[in-house]
Amino acid sequence: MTESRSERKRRANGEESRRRILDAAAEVAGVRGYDGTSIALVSEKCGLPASSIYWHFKNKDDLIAAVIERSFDIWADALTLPGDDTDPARERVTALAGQVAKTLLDSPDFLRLGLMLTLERRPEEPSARRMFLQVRDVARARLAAVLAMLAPDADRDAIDLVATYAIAGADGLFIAKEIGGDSVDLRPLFDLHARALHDALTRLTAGGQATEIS
Amino acid sequence: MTESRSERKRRANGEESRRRILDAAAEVAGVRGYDGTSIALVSEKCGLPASSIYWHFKNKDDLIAAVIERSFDIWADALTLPGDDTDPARERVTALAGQVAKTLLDSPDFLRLGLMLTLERRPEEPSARRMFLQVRDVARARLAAVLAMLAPDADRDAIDLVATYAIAGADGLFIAKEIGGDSVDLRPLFDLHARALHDALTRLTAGGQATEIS
DNA sequence: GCATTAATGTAATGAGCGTTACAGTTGTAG
DNA sequence: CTACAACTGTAACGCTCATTACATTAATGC
Repeated sequence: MTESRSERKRRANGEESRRRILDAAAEVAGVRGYDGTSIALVSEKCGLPASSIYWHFKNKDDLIAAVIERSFDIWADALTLPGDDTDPARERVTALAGQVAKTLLDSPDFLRLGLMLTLERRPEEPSARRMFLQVRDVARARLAAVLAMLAPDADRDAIDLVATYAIAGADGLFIAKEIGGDSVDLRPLFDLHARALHDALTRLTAGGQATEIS
Repeated sequence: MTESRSERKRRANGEESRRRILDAAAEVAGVRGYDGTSIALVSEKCGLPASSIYWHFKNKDDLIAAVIERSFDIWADALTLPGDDTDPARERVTALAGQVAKTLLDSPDFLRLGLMLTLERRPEEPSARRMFLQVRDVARARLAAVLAMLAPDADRDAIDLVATYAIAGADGLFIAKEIGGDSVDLRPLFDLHARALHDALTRLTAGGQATEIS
């Protein structure tokens, strides 16, 4: 167990094959959803036979869960609060919203797949769905922490409410972009959203006057 | 129509069969999506054989499109502006948001299916998807008209922006509810949304400029 | 050299899919 | 009664699906 594993794996192109399979699966699943993603299609797209896919992954469920897992970092990075503490809160919220918007535009496959997994309900829940919801909850907690930092006096319920609303807005705007395509300009919409979040945060700050957060 | 008694409707009753098929299809498709909806499942759920389904509908695509078409009224009714002109605009927007929230809670299958159809992209677009987007656009136009009435001074672009944001928020909150279930209380969230919409409207009406951000 | 392990290639399995063919049944019209 | 149209029932078609069995190649350890 303690011997160097990196040496062993170099025998063939296993590592790169795995990556190619995941790339192909992410592309297909992000466009066609869970059911619409067939092993044959992924196989064709990555140039490797089905047996290779089943060598690297237990089954289709495992494959798509791995796609979700690998893509989490994209989300995670978009949720770091930009600027520093001397900047006004509203600008920082707006910048954060802009980051999220950019992420959605740059790699829409991940969220599209996640939302499809979220909406579908089948008798046996795919582990990919569970994985997405888990990852999404991490993102939510992180966002709540950011909001709590921006409004230190707000109570936890208020923060949670605004965080939920923030994510809901992002989801909805993503869908609007999916539908409208080029006719939808996300920037003013996310500005609107950032403004709404900031206002809500200010308003919901409990009891004592909100410490000047703007 | 009822020239004869109960004997008339004994066997050859296609109208009710059609309704039963549509009910079953709406239920299945609203939960499992387009691909997940098999004719066999719908057949089992409505108690009629597959041949009956194919007698009433051209094919699966036609069936699901019919499901979408039939459910439009639910949406349409939710988008009539409550109250009268003497009521303050903010209350009316809040009431409207409440209506939409109630609709989403009462019959979530329709929107769930619609959003799944929206997100999925396959080589041949299902006519059900086209139908949903068309219906959704009607709803959007109607909402824009309501907003224009509430803010007569705002220009058309601003109204469209707010309408898009309004629908995006509703979509996102619906998804939040789908994920969170009972732990998500939609009421304060939709109040928050209504407030955001109202603020955006007044801001656009008063200033003439959307925002000065960025 | 040989054995072992990682990975690929080939081919098949059985199940479920959408769809159709077609015979059977029932209400209505002539 | 017969004829016919509106359905329903049974059974199959061809196809794709996820998955597996198994032979094969290539790189490593001994």
